[in-house]
This record gives sequence, structure tokens and C-alpha cells, in this order.
Amino acid sequence: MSNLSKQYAPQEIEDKWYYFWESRFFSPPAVGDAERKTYVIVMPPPNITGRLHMGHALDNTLQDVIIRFKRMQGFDALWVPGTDHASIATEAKIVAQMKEEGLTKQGVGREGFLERAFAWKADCGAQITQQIRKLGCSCDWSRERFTMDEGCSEAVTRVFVNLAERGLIYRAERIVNWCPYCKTSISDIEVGYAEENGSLCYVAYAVEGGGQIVVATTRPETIMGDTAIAVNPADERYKLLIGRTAVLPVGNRTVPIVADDYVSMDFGTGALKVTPAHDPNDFELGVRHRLPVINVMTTDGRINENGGKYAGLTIADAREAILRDLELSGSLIEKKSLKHNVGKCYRCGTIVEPMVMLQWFVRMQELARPAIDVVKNKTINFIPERFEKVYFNWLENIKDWCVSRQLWWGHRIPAYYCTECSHVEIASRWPQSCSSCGCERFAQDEDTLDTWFSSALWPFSALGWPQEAGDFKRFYPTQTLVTGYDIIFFWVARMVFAGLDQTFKPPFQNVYIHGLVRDAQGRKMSKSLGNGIDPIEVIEKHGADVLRMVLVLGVSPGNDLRFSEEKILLARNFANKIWNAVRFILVNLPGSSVLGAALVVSDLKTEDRWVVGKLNRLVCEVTENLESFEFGIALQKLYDFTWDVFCDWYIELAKIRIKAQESQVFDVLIVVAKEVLKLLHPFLPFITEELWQALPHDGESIMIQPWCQPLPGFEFAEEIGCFEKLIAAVKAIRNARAVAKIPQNKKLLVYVLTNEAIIKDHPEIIKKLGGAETVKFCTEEDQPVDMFTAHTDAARIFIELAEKIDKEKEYEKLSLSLSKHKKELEVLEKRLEHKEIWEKAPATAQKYKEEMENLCKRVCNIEASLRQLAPS
RNA sequence: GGGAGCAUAGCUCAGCUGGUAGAGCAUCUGCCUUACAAGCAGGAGGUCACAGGUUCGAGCCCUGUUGCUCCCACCA
Repeated sequence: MSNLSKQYAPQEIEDKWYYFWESRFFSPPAVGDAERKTYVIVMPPPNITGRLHMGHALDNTLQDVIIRFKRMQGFDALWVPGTDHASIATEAKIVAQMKEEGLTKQGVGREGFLERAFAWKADCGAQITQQIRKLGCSCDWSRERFTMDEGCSEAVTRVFVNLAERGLIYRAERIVNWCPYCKTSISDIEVGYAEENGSLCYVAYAVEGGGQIVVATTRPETIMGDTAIAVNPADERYKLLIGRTAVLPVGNRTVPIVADDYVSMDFGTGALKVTPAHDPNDFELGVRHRLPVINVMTTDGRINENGGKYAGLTIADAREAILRDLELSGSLIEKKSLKHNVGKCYRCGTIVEPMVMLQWFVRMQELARPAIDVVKNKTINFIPERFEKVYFNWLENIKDWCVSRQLWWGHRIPAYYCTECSHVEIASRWPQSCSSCGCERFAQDEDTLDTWFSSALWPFSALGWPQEAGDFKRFYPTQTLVTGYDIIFFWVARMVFAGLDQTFKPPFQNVYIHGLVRDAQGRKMSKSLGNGIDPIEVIEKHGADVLRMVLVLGVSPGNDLRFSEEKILLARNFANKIWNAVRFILVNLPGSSVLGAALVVSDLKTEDRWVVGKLNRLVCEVTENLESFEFGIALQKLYDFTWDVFCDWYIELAKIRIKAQESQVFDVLIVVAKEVLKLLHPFLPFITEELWQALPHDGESIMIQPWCQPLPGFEFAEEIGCFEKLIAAVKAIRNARAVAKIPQNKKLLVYVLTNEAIIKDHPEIIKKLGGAETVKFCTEEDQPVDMFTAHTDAARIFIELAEKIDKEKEYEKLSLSLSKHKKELEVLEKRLEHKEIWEKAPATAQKYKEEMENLCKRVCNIEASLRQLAPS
């Protein structure tokens, strides 16, 4: 089989192999051999809001690398794929889609809306799973899940009911973040703060019985919601006013002046208008002083009927109108510009309004504790470790979680209100009768749950929980979670506490955190910038392996990654390199003989031992790197070995033997190539499969080959060092040629003076790789005098020049390099002078000593040459 | 206000537990050597941000400084 094209064409092979694998190897049995260990990853489910972006490609590539590696290591490796209903994001998309058709949510009704949503899910979900396939992900599609499928929904209901029974879920009027655009409450972490220019208005309130009090506010439009003015009890300026009442400058209502430590005396005037309905701190203050709560806003971001004459205005308009009125009435004392932070909805960017509303909350304090502990005691490891801090910081300062959303797309809250007595039943099924009044008519809560509520259960709900048998039993808890640092709070922390609380086990052992994919300029890829690169386009142009390589090469845990055209070329060239290396073997392969046989030490030639020994080291290193999630380093080492050791040296060496009709070299070529392909397979699954299949092989597929093991007895530590002396000699010749400016196509006459057998025994290697026509070995006595000289530790090399050398120049040059080497020697000597190095780092000391010896030899060589050249 | 990350060749970045600074691209020189010009060989290019400290030895550890980025908190 040698009909491979000169250049690698991924388009022709990828789909073929994917479907070959999918039907055979992705799905480990639910009831397995007890001896076989499992390794499980549950895929972070992509939102069904659109196409996959580069972040998904990175996330999934890393997971596929791990899962393929573990599968080859002999684990029953399971990777569960799925998609997320992404309630708020998806609902927004569907609303937008309906708007184009002139429809509204209310118009089509809840049923009609859900019908559309499920159709959207079917469509978008299928597209996403197709894209994941294109990437080459070896996940088990027979176990594909969706956060709103029957099982996951059951899990959600069950957890909600369970938490409610234990008093960990409650419904209450609390201040929440309201997005007037999405028309739903959102949790604290779904609000992003950005600094904006605003103004701080100083507004005078008349005090009953005379005088006035001036407050500073950034939100004059909420004055109608004021229910107090607060001052610090220690503030001498206001001591006499505490307990009196003030009159609102608009609307004429009176409010008490209260004292509270919360108020800082040095901000503004030291007096604070208290609006419990629209500010979290004011709400707390209101609770302490039993202040009434007056909501002045509607859910779509306007002033409501409590706002009197301003009712119906948008918040921005109301602010202008009130300021105008305050100015007219003389109440507006001053307006200073002030930079302050404004909260915006994570999804749509609309300014979020804090509002008091009746919502459902999860009591977090008690749930957070165990989640902190499992990371503290290393039951769960973050990679890199530093993200633990972020995690602890959040959980240690946790606030209750608002989980109800005023949306339709999601898990409907399993709370049922008795239509007679309003009693609430929380149950997994529609209740039979009211436990309070006995009547049988109920209305279910209209709200749905925060999308992250179901995400929190994903590691176990995706494995079949609450069904305890089957997949859940065999595969839970999982081993590794791979995700980005941007969702540590949103998701990771919540999975940990939900898993511990519901299954009594941590849901995973390792949390591998990766960064964001940025563009070539280092900017975040985003829709608004239009700088996003579609992973599928890259795959179509260059193949999935190239995309995967770009994403893994240079990736390091927790760090962002730049994506550039330059890297694509690097990866493409590498794919082409391996392709051609194997093609070289195949086109030269002698026809009939059985090749790629197991290697026998005694049969191996010196360069074979060198390459096999290097491969052995590579296997150890790459395995270690993969075990510790150092993917970028592992791939870099594979790149270096493949290109430098295997292609540039070993294949070049093999050519000599192929020309001599030796067939045993093919055993080594094939064995090394296949081992490298196996090591590369987790990273580049398609090309490695294609090439592995093209080489003589046993077995169905590379993806189920046992992972490479270092071969005992094939370390060849000494042989490697020895052979590298020969390499150094060849390099010295090449170098000398370049320095002497002899073009490549001109063959050289080379003399070599050496005591090393490895060099003396391989004139053919020096000829072929050094570009020499003739190689002659000489001794001290008969060494040539008028030739260009180069030095290695082990040899002195003379090459014939087109012109006679300038002895003086040559002498100068050699003297220079001699002094350089002597300086190096001095440095080493100095280091070894200190006794401590021998005690603390004997290996290093030994290395230095050897280096010194080599350097000494080289210095001797140069000195000898100098004597030859010396003007008499 | 609190925390984190980054600063290494012209550019983009690697560099694990301290042991003589690496890759790709770009650049320069020479090669179409029958696996690959998406290639081969060779070269040039670095006070590892700055200042101290620990150590026989620091890109790596400690302290401080500067610059950039991010996250969290949110005194109206």
C-alpha cells in the first residue's frame, strides 16, 4: 500500500474513520468486568443557542485527548456527551425568532412556545452534535443526554423537592436582580459590573418642624420609593434630627430619619436616602428598622403607579423629569459627576434593577461547607491549583441563590398552590389533595428554574441518577471535569455541592481549568467584534487534526490561548510531515516479507539503539505529561521527536541501509513509526488511524491499541550518548561547510582524526549525512595541514576548501574559540569547587564533571590544531 | 477595597519539583539530495521587566517596584 498522495488531504479520510469508530469503540458496557477500571468524563453540555465556537473546540479537544489516552491505557473510558437547554439564552433566541414572524410569547401561549422551543432544540442540538463529531470526539452518543430530557428533569424535581423538605429551599420576598429586557430575575453572579460616568445629586428634604437634610444619591428616580433617611448615629451633624421626619421633595410623603451604623459619615453628606425596594443595602437597612417597602418600578423597567406623576416613564426619562422638578423647586442643591459601577445583565447587557420580589431561594450556607472541605482536603484537585482560591473565596462568602426565573423554557418549579386556601405543596407529582384544606384544585408555580440548577446535577443526572443501578452505579463518581475558568462559580462549585449533597460523593476528582481562546491580537473572540474563527471552517480547510493541534500545542493549564493562522500552518506542516514519513516507509517497503516484527536487542544496529532508546524516553515523558494534564508539553515533545529524531536523523540514516537492500531496518522504522502514531493518536486521531492502518498492523484500530510502554532492556543510555558523538561529528562537517561557504551540492573530501570507534566505524554515515564524497581517517602524525578544521569533543575534522585557507585568519578564529571554551571550563570548575554541590546534587555534579572532560578534550583538539597552524 | 495572572529572541509563546536559555514564524546563507519546497542543511539574534535577598548555583524561590490583563466586592 503505497498509493498515499504527496500531501496529506484530511477531507478524504476523516468522516470515514469517525463512523468506523463510532459504531465500535465509543461505548463501554454499563455492566462491566469488575476488573476493568472505568475512567469517566461528563462533557460540559454546550448551550443549544447556536454553533460551536472555538472555546467549545478547545474544551472538547482536551477532553478527547484525555479520554483517548485513558482508553488506550485499558480503562473502560466513558465520555458522556450532551446539550444544555440554557433557559434564558435559548428563550431569548426563540423570542427573537418569533418576533421576526410577528409573534409574541403571550400570543402563542406557554404550550405553543414550548413546542417551538423543542423544535429549536431538535434542530440546534443536532447541529451541535454533528460539529462535535467533526472534531473527532470519541464520546458515547448512545448515552447522549439533554438537560431537559425526562431523566434530567426527574433529577431536577427530585433535588428540588428534597431540598425543600429539608428546609434548604424557601420562597420569600427578597431583593433580587431584575433584568427588564429578559423580564426575569437573575442570580448575583449573572450580573456584571462596569464603571460608568454618572452623577451624584445632592437633594434637600425638608425636616418637619423646620430645617432640611441633604442626601446624596445617584438614583433620584427612586425617591418615590424612599421610606427613610438614614444617618450614622455618631454623626454630630445629624444627632438632633434622629427620630424626626422628613418630607420627600416629590410627592409630599413623610419618612422617618433613622440612625444606622451602615451609613458612612464621609461619603456625600453623610445622610442616605433609604429605598428598600431598589437597593440591596437599603433593603437590609429596611429590615433592621422595619421600614415599609415601596416598589416604584414595573417589570419592564418603567415607573409604576407608586411613582405618581412619573408613572409610565422609563427609568432614564423619570430621572430627567424628577431632576428637572427638583431643580425648579430648589431641592436640587448640587450635581457632581461621579464614576460608579453599574450592574448589567450577563446575557443581554441591559442595566439590572434591584427589586423586591417573591422568589425561590436555595439556602447556601449549609451546602457550601462540605464543598469547601473536599477541595481543602484534596479529594478534588484543581489544575492548576491557584483556582482553588477563586473557588474558596466565592463559597466562603456565599449568599442564598435565587433559583426562580420568570421564563417558560426550563424546568417548571414543582410547587403547587391550592386554589382554595393558597397552601403550597412541593412535590414531584401533581398533588392529589391539599394537605391543608383537602380540596383537589391546584395551580402550578409559573416560574422555571435557573438553568444552572440542572447543570449542577449534570455529573450524576447525565449518568442516570436518580436511577441508582446501571450507568450511575458503574460510572459515578467521574474522574475529570474539563472547563474554563469563567464558569467556576456558575458551574463547578455548584456541581460540587449538589453532588456531595445528593449523592454523598464528590462528582469528580480533577477539575482541569483552561483559559479562553483569543484571536491573533490577543482579543477575546466575540460576536460583536466579529473576530471569531469558526472551528468548522478550519476543519473543512485543514482537517480536525490540524485544528486540534493548534488548540493543544502551547496550551498550559489555566492560561488563555492565542489562535493564529501561523499556528495553523505549523500544525498543517506537521501533519504533512508525519504523512510523508510513513509514506517514505511504505514506498520503500520490500514487497512480500513480514515486516514490523518485534525488535530483538542483539539485532539492533547502533543507530537503531539510539532511536529506540530515545523513543523509550519519549514514551515515559509523554505518559507522565499526560497523567499530569500537561498536554501542550506532551505534544511539543512528540513534535520534536517526530521531526528531529525520527525524520531528520533516523530516516536519513535508514536510507543508507535501504539502498544496501537491507530489510531489517524496516522492522525498526515500522515499530518506531507505529509507537509514535500511538503516542500521537490522542491528539491527532484521524491521521494516525489512517497511517496506522496503512502500515503492517494487527488489530482493528489504533484507538484501541494498548498504550505505549517503555521496553525494559531497550533504554540504551550509553549507546545514545555514544551515537551522539557521531551526530556531533556530522554536524561539525555541515557547519564547517557552511562557514567555508561551500555550496550544498558540492561533495567534500573530509579527513577525520578521532579515537572514537563509533566514528571510525561509520564512514558511510559521515559520507551520506555529512555530504562527503570521500572520508579518510588520519592520525596526529599524518593529519592534513592546509585544510579547514572543525572540532568536536570526540574528533578533529578537516575539510578541503576551494581555496587555500588563510592561516593567520584561521589561527585567530581558533584562538577565539579556544578562549571561549576555556572560559566555559572555568565556570564549571568554579561550580565544582564548592563541596556542597557534590552533596546536594551529585547527579548534576557528575554531569558537570563529564562536560568538563569533554570540554578538555575539545580544548586539546583545538590546541593541537593551533600548533599545526602556528607561525614557526 | 480584596485577589489572581502575565512581563523570556523582531513577533507568538514553551520552559515540570532551582543545575550552562528553547520552539514556531520572520530574517540571513546555501541546497529542487527520488518521503515531504507544506521540504533539507547551516547561521545570526536573549543583562529571562526593574531593584534587592536566599543559595555553591536563580528565568524558576522570597521581598519590594513598575507596566499590562482578568476576577471578586460595590459607600448611596
